[in-house]
Amino acid sequence: MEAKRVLCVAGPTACGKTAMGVALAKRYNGEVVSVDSMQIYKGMTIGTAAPTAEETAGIPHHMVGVADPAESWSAARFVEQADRCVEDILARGRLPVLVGGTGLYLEALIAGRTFAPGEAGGAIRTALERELTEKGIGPLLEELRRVDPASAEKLHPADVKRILRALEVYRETGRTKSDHDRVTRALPKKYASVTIGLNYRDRADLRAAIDRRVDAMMAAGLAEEVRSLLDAGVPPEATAMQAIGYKELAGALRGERSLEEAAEGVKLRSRQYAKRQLTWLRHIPDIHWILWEKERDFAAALQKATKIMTAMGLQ
RNA sequence: GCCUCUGUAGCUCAGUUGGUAGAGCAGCGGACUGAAAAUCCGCGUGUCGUUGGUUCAAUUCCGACCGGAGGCA
Repeated sequence: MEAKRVLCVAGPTACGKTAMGVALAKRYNGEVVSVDSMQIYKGMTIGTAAPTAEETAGIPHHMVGVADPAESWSAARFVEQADRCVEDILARGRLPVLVGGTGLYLEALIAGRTFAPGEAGGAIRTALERELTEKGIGPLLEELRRVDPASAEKLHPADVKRILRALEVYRETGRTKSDHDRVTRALPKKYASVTIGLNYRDRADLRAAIDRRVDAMMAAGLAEEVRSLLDAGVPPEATAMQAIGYKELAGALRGERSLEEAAEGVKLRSRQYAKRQLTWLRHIPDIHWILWEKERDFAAALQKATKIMTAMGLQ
């Protein structure tokens, strides 16, 4: 049986993934599945640079604006729903084009990974969080050393979030997280993927592109977008409000800083984010990079992408 | 013009009673399996303003000069 094929367009923020995804979907009879942890939330179009009607140019887009921002999603929930989209696109004989910058989501989706049980707000995680405030990380780390020494060994003692998660998996299932990870890692990938990575050759040009984009977001009314989310009752501590651009603007709306300072903060956090995205993408095997010079030459990039597709047996 | 303070990493600043220096932020690198635009870890990148003098040795002490801030005129 022939492997199910998907095309991925990855890269750090502000590198033109949306436009490239649409162009390739047009050319290869595809539909776009956004792989972005924040574009899933409704009403966050400006700050997440979610594709506009004009940008999608008639190409169906999935997993954009599908979640209530007051409700916190997770990687597992994303993969579950996104995978249904991918299967559906394939069933209709079209090519899924996975476009996005959230490395974990992309990897998990392609791998067909299942996450171990447990969730934010769940009884066990809540209990663990209470134990953390009451007793500190020491006893919890001790417990992890006892029940799952492999995880304890691997995690840095300061990595509280992952220590709690490893304990959660054990308490929830009676199996260790390291065991779960070992098994899922050994599973064959669910989809055969071709990945195109977009980036600037020079880091300074990436930074300039990020700065321009943030200025454009501010001009487009990012502050009003954030205000209306807060007015609609989205709690400031919701996952959606942790998105870059939203937490900074929320602070400005509370009067903690000026809009100009907030915009500077958004630029700073965005380039730090872009750096982390690159760290993630560098470890993907067989990613085909297309690098922009200072000025983007979209036609040339599309031509390169087409060549890559042909070489990979897609036409 | 005179006086005082000041000049150390990309930025803000410590410090060396004389043995060529270190924090925070920025930056760079890494990790990442139900918060991932989150979270965590590692790395100091330097003509110590310039130039003379004293000294075995000066970023440190002394002089001059240059730049900055303030004060007196």
